[in-house]
Amino acid sequence: MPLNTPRTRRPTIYDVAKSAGVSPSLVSLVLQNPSKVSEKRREAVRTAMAELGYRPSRAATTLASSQTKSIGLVIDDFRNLWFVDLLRGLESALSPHGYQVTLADSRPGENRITEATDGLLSMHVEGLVIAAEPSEPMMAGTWVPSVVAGWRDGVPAGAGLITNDDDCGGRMVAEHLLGLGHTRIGHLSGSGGAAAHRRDGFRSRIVEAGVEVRIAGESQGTSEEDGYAAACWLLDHHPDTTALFAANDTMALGALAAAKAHGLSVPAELSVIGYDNSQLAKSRYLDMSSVDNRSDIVGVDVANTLLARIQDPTLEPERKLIEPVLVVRSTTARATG
Amino acid sequence: MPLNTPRTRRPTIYDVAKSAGVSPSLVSLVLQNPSKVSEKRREAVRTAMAELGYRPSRAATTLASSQTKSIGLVIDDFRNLWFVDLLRGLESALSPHGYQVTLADSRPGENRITEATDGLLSMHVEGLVIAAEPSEPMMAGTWVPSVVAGWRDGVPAGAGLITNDDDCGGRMVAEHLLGLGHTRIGHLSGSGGAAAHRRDGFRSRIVEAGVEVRIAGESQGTSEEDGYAAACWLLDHHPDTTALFAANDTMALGALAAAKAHGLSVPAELSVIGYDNSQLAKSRYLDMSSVDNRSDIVGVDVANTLLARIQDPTLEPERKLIEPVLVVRSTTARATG
DNA sequence: TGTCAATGGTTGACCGGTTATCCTCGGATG
DNA sequence: CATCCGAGGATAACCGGTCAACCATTGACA
Repeated sequence: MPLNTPRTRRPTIYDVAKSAGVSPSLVSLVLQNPSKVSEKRREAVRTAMAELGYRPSRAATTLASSQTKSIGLVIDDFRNLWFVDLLRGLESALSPHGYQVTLADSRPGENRITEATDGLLSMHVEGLVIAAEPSEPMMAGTWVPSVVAGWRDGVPAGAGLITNDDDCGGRMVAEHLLGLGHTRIGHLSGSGGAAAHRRDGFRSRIVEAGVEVRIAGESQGTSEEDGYAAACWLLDHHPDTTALFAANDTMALGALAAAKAHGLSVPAELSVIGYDNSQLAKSRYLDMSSVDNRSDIVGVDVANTLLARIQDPTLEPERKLIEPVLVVRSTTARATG
Repeated sequence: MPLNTPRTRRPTIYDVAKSAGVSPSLVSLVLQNPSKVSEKRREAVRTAMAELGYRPSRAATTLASSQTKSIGLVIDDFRNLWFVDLLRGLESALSPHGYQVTLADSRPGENRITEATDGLLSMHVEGLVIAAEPSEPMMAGTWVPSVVAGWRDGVPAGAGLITNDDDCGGRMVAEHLLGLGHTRIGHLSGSGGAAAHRRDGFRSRIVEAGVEVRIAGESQGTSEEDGYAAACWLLDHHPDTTALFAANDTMALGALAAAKAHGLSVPAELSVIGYDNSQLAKSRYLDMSSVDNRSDIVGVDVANTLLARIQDPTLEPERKLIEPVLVVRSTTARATG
C-alpha cells in the first residue's frame, strides 16, 4: 500500500524489474502474456508491482508498440443523449477484442470537429467514429479507418457510413399516423442531415397517401424552443391539425408545450410523436410515441466494420442502414376530428 | 493536401525535418516556441508540416516531456447530465492555461471507478476530478492532486472536496415550501451521499418549523421509477400531502407521473420541486421548480485548486462548498389545502 | 553420445518527441 | 586586432515501454 509513499516519481517498469530481480522485458511479458512466464517470477513481478503501486504508462506503450487498442468517438454535444446507446454498442462489440473507446466532444456551437479528430488522431486511435455534423469539409479517413454514424450532410471521402435509416423511420411515422386516421398532419423539422432524411421519408409517404404536406422549421434548429415555435406556427396556420411529428424527442417536448398553450389535450385532440426514443420519450410521465433508431445496433455494426478495416486496411468503407423500430406509446391515438 | 497519399506510416518529426532541411529539434522548437526560430526556417518547417499532413504524437510528447497538460474527469454515467455543466466550468478555467480534460465513465452499475482512475492515471493526467460515488475505498490522490466533486460518502484521503452545498439546498427547498404555506410535505430521497445531504438539510429546517417529517425511498435508487414509487407510497399513506420534494429532477418527473396517476393537478393540488436544475426542469413543457447547484462554478473552482496544487504539490487539499440557488418555476404554488 | 527442440529469460535497438549542452558565426567592444 | 557575446541551430541522451534476436538449460530421441 503506497498510501504514505512520499510523492516521488512514479515507478517504471525498471523499478519493478529491479525490485523483482528480473529484466524489464520480463516484466513487460508478465503484463502481456503471463502464461509465458514461470509461476515463480510471475508472482515476484506481481508483488513488486503491487508494492510499488506500479501502473504502466500508456504513452510509452503506445509509442513502443505503435498500437493503442482504442478507437475515437467524436460527438457534438454531451447533451444529445443519443450517443449513449451508440457508445454502449461500440463498447460491447469492442471490448471482447481488447479495444477501448476514447471520447471527444466538438464543443457545441464552436464546431471544432476538426480539432476533435486531430486530437484523437494525435492520440493514435486506430479508428474513428464521427457522430457529429461536419460543416467544414474534413478529411478524416485519410490516416485511419473512419465511419460516420448518423445521417449527415457531408460524408468525407474514404469514410464509411453506418446509420439508422431515417428515411424509413420517417415513412414509418407517416404510416402510423395515417393508419390512425389522421389526414391533417404537421411535421416539425430542422436543419441538418438527420432531420432532412426523416422529413423526406415522411413526406414521400404522405404524398403517396394524397395528403397535404405541412412542414415547419425546416431551416431552424432542433431544440425544444425550436419545436415549440414550429408547433405554434403550424397550429396557428392550420388549426385543424390533428397530429404532429417532431424530428426528435426534444422538439416533441416543445410540441407538447405548444399543445398545452393552445389548450389542446394530447392525444385526444392532438397526437404527438417524436424521434430517437430517448430517455425523455421513455419517461413514465411523458410516455411519448417515438422511433427507436437502434443506436446500439449501429454501434455494434460500426465497431465491427472498424475492426475489420483495422485488420485489413484495403477493405472498402461500407455503407449500411439499420432499420428503425416504431415505439407506440400514449401520445398518439386515433384521430377524432 | 495528403488526400491521395498512399496510406503509409504517419509522418514523424524526422520526416518534417528532412523535408524542411533542418534538424528535428528545430521542428520541435517551432511547435513550442516559434518566436525563437528565424522567420525563414519557421516557414519552411510549417509548409513541410502542412504538405506531409504532420500531426504530433501525443504519446511521444507525453513520454518525452513528462507532462500532458491534461486533467482527468471520472463520471459515473453519461446520462446523469449534471456533469455537463461541471465539464464546461472545468474547461473554461483550464483552457486559458493550456490544459485539457479527459473523460472516463465508470460504466454505470459496474462500478469501475478504480479502473477508470487507473486508466486516466496511466495516461499521465496531471490531476483528477472524481464526480462519481466511490463504493470501494479507493486511493486516488496518491499520485496526482485529486478532488472529489459532488457530495459523496467516502472522500479518499488526500483528495480535496469541492461541491455544491446540498445541506443548504435542502434547507432552501424546505424554506420555500414552508413559505408557500405547505405543512404536509413529503420528501423523495435515495441512497448516496448527495441525496443524504439534501435530505438532512431539508429535515433540519422542517423539524425547526415543527412540521412532521415524511420521507420515502431513503435507501432506494434515484431513477424516475424510484421517484414514482416513493411518491405513490407517500400519496397513499399521507393523502393530505400538498407538496413533494424530490432529491433530483428525474425523480421529480416520477413524482409528476404519480400525481397524474392519483388525479392530482400540479401545482394546484400538489406542488412538486426537484433538484439539479437540469434540462428537464428548464424544459418549457415541464417548467419545474428546482435547485441550481451551480455546477459550472464548482467546475471553475475545482480547476483552480487543481491548477494550484499541480504547481505546488505541497498545498493541502481544499474543502469548499458552493451555495446553490433556488429556481422557482411553475410546479410549486401556494398551498390551498 | 550427439543433435534438436522447447522452455524461460535477457539484451539492445527502437518508437517520436524534448531538452540540456555544445557549436558556429557575425558583430560589438576595448 | 584579439576577445567576448549572443542568436540560431545541431547533437545526443533520455522518457518508459516493446519486441526481435539471442542465449542457456533441460529433456527427448535417434
